[in-house]
Amino acid sequence: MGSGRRAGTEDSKTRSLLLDATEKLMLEEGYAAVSSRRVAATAGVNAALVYYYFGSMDDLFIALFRRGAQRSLDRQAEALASDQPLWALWESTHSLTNTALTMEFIALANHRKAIQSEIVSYSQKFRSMQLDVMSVVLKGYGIDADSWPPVTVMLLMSAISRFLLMEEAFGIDAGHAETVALVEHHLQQLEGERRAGHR
Amino acid sequence: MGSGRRAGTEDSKTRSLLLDATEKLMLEEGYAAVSSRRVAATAGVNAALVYYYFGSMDDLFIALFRRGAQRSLDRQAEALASDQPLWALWESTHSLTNTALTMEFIALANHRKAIQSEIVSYSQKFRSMQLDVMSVVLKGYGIDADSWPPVTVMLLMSAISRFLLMEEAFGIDAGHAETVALVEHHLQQLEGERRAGHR
DNA sequence: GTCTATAGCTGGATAGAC
DNA sequence: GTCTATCCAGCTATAGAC
Repeated sequence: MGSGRRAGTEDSKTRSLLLDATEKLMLEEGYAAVSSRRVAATAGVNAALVYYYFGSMDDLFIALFRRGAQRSLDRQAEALASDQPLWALWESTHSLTNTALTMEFIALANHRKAIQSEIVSYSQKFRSMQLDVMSVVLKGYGIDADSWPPVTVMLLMSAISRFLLMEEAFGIDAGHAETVALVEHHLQQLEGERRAGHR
Repeated sequence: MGSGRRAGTEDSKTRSLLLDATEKLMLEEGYAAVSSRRVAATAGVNAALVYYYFGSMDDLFIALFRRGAQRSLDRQAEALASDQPLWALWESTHSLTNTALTMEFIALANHRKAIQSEIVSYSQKFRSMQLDVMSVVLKGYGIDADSWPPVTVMLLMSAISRFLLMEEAFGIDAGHAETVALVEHHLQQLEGERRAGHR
């Protein structure tokens, strides 16, 4: 039931190769291009191994999602611990590669229930982590929680970031510079000039 | 070459049935569920007719996209002509059905070039129409174009709207009420209390 | 763990009868 | 315009040899 691993060790080399191949195919050609045969060919192994390691294609997708989700949670924890948490959050949300993959998963989830519930439970973890820090941080900056609720600031940053990235994936960038400037102007007022090295 | 129509009249009944069936399948089961056989079965006609009317599955998708795009452009023109254009725009962007279909097309476009370019050219029309009106309207409300560029206001409204709808499609709505309240507070300050009947 | 072989299905697309 | 029949490709998944 959506457990992900059927056989093989969690740190098997072949298993990682299959996940890498799946990620590559999703990014380059969309999730519809992901079939056991193509994943195996990309990874340079036999197609039957997909079923040996993951049991089904759905479980392969779920395993890949979990791997990425864990990495994102780690990256976010690091960002939130920075001394300029808003700047760090803005930069980490604005990471291109990650969003492209997320979008594929969202599309996949529209017709695969198991994946949908996986995404929802991850999102909740992600958000609650963000919200805890955001509340403390905004209070520290003297922001009135009634006019700017922490959850709203969080949603705004995410919405703007994802929207711009989606458009850029299509080669559309009209007005993006102005919008980014507006966001960054506010960040600057709250946290001062951005200092380098937030990863 | 992406022309859409191969045979039959533009207002053929069967043609419309096929488009309706495709839309229904996309909304209910995602684009991956759209095959010539399933579309035909849903429409209650023979599968070969899909190729008679549209030539290929890609062209079927494109024809459906164009039909929806034209409707959206018409609806937007109407909204922008209202006496409360920002309110009307906010409401029309926030239409659920339309966004769900748009998302499917965006996902499809990730690996179908013909559809991608179709979306891009439509978006440009959509945006330029919005921008023309937005510039005039904001100026009329005495908004300084340097601190709030019309293109940015436009992007913000679209981004927030689409993001909230995407989340709602997953059953996530934490913080949505607060965020909507913030947007609507600003709309109210600019255009006064929302009056009914913007469609 | 990795492979071959194969069952069983669904798909896009076309030819040609009516 | 609408249908039947059909070709061929690609897919998931399993059985079983090595």
